[in-house]
Amino acid sequence: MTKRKVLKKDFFEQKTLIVAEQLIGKFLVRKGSAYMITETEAYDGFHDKASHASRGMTPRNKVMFGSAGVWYVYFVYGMHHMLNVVTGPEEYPAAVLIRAVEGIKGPARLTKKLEVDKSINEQTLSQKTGLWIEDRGIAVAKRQIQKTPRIGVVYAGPIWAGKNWRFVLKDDDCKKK
DNA sequence: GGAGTGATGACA
DNA sequence: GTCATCACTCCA
Repeated sequence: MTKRKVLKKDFFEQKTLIVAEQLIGKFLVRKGSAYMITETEAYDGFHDKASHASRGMTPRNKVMFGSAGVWYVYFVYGMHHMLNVVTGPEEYPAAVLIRAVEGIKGPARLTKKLEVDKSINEQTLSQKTGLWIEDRGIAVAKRQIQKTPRIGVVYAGPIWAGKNWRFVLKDDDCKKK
């Protein structure tokens, strides 16, 4: 039987890029349903122009400056929620955006399906919250993880847009050729 | 390719 | 108070 281990704060306190990569193949659990995470993006540090934190701390992104293992949910484009997990030490703005899970493509569809909204924002990942991440003992080989530039970050400039900070599980893509 | 949508942050 | 921006999805 596979061991099910709920990821705790210490996991998220690792470097953002590590966390983002490690999250691939883990399970996002919501109300008894589990979905394997297949796509993440890292947002790391003050200087990352693609990160909300690059403009300094604001009421919205202050969660990213907080301690790790906390959900950061925010609203964009007037209709979409985004689901992030705060990583790194306190006072350091970093988060991993969960862009997709098995069977659900697209970050906004994900949150819609899982009924994630701002009530989750600033909540700790735990069973109590009703939304957490589990390690179910699935090992994902490094070569199965594809690194690509992040999405929608052109405005951040070539330096930041060029970072391969997006992690995608290969084979997840059942897209037609 | 373009519209829609509303919270957010910058500026006054 | 106003205005521009936005880490997306849908429809054409």
